[in-house]
Amino acid sequence: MPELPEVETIRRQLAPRLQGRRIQDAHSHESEKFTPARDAIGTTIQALSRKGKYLITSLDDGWELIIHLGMTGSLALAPEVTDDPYIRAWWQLNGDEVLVYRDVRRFGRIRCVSAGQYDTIPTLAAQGPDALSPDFTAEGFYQALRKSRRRIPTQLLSQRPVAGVGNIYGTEALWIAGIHPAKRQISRAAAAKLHTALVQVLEAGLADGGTTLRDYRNADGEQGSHQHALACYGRSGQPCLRCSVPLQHRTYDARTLTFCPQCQPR
DNA sequence: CGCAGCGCCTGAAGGC
DNA sequence: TGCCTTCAGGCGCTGC
Repeated sequence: MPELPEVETIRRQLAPRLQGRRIQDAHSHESEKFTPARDAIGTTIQALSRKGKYLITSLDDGWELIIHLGMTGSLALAPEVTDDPYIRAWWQLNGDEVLVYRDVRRFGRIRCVSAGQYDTIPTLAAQGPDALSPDFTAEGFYQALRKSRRRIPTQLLSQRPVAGVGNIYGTEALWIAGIHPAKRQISRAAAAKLHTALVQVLEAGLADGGTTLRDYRNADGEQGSHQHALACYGRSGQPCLRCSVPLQHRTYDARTLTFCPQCQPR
């Protein structure tokens, strides 16, 4: 499930290979989630950037092709399109290469918008600073968390206090910072700890090329390796790596949260 | 406007 | 072996 490190890994691989390429043709699955892929036909790619988990392809006509990978999405450059039934969109580029978007569960989506006009993409429009940008500060994070009464993990997944965090890296950061997932309000000091932990786990994930639990592959089809470094996510029942007490898991707001009952007191 | 709840999707895994 | 149920979860939408 691509979060910031996975999306950034793909962006870094594709950016230099897409820059200056002309989109000669495009096709998509017959779902309005993906049909906007065709709106980019005839344009030339200027740059590939990222905001949170959204990939933003700047086109030469003042528009942007926005790509979200959802849970199972992937992007890759290939010599030609195959008969893989899970390909949801593809763009024929000059130079005989195809940018292929594959998404088994169709949780991803593609949009074409006038540059910066994100009012039709509410999560993108309302999301906070990217977690790996200088705009993500401890004090700003604390103030953003104070504005809501929802549980901290739910706030993280909303992308509003900070952009790019999903359940895996959020779970890891809460464990590092020693914050119980049921908490709704945390102190300035705890917010600062969580801020540091988030940056730490996201940078570690990025350095490992992302986390591959099942579906995730980078633009070259390779798996990440950060799944071997996870201390909390997916380890319910196993001993905490700090205190040896068995980790527990509970469902909060329809999300499974794993935590250490000793290190993350309520 | 904030937020709770639901729907979207499919493959894997577990129960019987 | 095979059928059925449950689970994974990011995000958009609806309605309170």
